[in-house]
Amino acid sequence: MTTNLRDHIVLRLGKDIDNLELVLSKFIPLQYKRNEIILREGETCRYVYFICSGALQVFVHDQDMNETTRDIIVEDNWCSELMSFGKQQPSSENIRAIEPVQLIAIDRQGFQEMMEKVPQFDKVYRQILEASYANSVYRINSFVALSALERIRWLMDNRPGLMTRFSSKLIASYLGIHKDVFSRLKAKI
Amino acid sequence: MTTNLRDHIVLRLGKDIDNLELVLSKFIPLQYKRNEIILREGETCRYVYFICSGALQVFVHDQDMNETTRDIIVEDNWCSELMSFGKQQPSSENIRAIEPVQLIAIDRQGFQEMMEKVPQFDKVYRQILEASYANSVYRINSFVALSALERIRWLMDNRPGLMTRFSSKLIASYLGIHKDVFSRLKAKI
DNA sequence: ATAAAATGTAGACTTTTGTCATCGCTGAAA
DNA sequence: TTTCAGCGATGACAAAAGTCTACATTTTAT
Repeated sequence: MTTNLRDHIVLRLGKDIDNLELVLSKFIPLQYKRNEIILREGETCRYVYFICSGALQVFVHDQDMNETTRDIIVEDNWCSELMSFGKQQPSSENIRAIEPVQLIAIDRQGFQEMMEKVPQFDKVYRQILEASYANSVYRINSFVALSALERIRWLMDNRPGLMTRFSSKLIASYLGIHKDVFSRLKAKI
Repeated sequence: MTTNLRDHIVLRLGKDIDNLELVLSKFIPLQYKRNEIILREGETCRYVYFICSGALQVFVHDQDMNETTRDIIVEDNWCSELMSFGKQQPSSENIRAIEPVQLIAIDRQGFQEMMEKVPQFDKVYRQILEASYANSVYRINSFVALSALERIRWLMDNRPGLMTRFSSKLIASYLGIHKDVFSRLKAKI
């Protein structure tokens, strides 16, 4: 179960990591069925997850309970609500399994132990944070000024796998456009 | 000149920081006139800036050279292009003084020295990163699904100071709407 | 001080997007 | 198997946003 994570870490930090097995032992395996909610807004996020297989949706609700999807995250990537996890405060976001998913998770205690004992782990966290930030910046710069059609093109250029793998409804909520509009414009490409 | 930064750090980390004066000594003062470009896309970002007074705009150009403003940052806050600064790679963003601005800046060498010698400095960097990330996430979740009018209301609720302090053109480019539309809708509120 | 440039507002018009109703298809549950 | 709920596609229409022009005002440079 930890094979993916081991590969992931070795790829980023090299093979010579002293406490790699110790780190891995702090992760617990979890699995969820399609459509299960893993984190609900208002709850405190207890884990940082690494996705071994499957995919997660991170989303918020607006006042009419419509979903806006901030991110769709697939296998071999990290997922959490870092603000809630870091400060142990209520989450403003929800996380849902959009496919059957196998996760390995580290809780706050294990996380902090690792931060203190394993200097390399500190780097992993920083890389997660930096990558998450870079993603967000990229998305803001791309989306804020783009039309619906341009957003669809952006998705095809940047994350082509999503278009075929997930439902139109989900993709539309990720692009911030309505599913009818998405359906219409898709035909024009 | 370093007074603002000293206050800023003490506020966040408490008074008992051993090497505070050492850290502050690594910062160099800089100033720019209104409309001067501080970082141009394609260049490598050499500094992390702390704004003592004035304000900066972080923006990108689309294919027609229209500006989209990712962030407007005012005094007593940090500003940089962290991806470019961290990896010393070309920046995709521009930074401009939108008011006469007094900055203090730390370069990569000073930054790394501090990261190694002063454990507390490491925390400062993490806080910058976490705050930047939190901002971005908030902005994505807010903006992607909002109409022009709702974006204006969002700005009035979240950053009311900006509306009166800066030009409509700039605000519109921050909201991702056209200045004509902004002007029209503003009248309706 | 004066001229030139940039900005803010407004109206008219076009294009894009949102909304609603309908219909056929598919997959899940009884 | 049959029924039903959800999804995706489409057409008609309404609402919102973009575009262009004009003009008055403000700011900047000389």
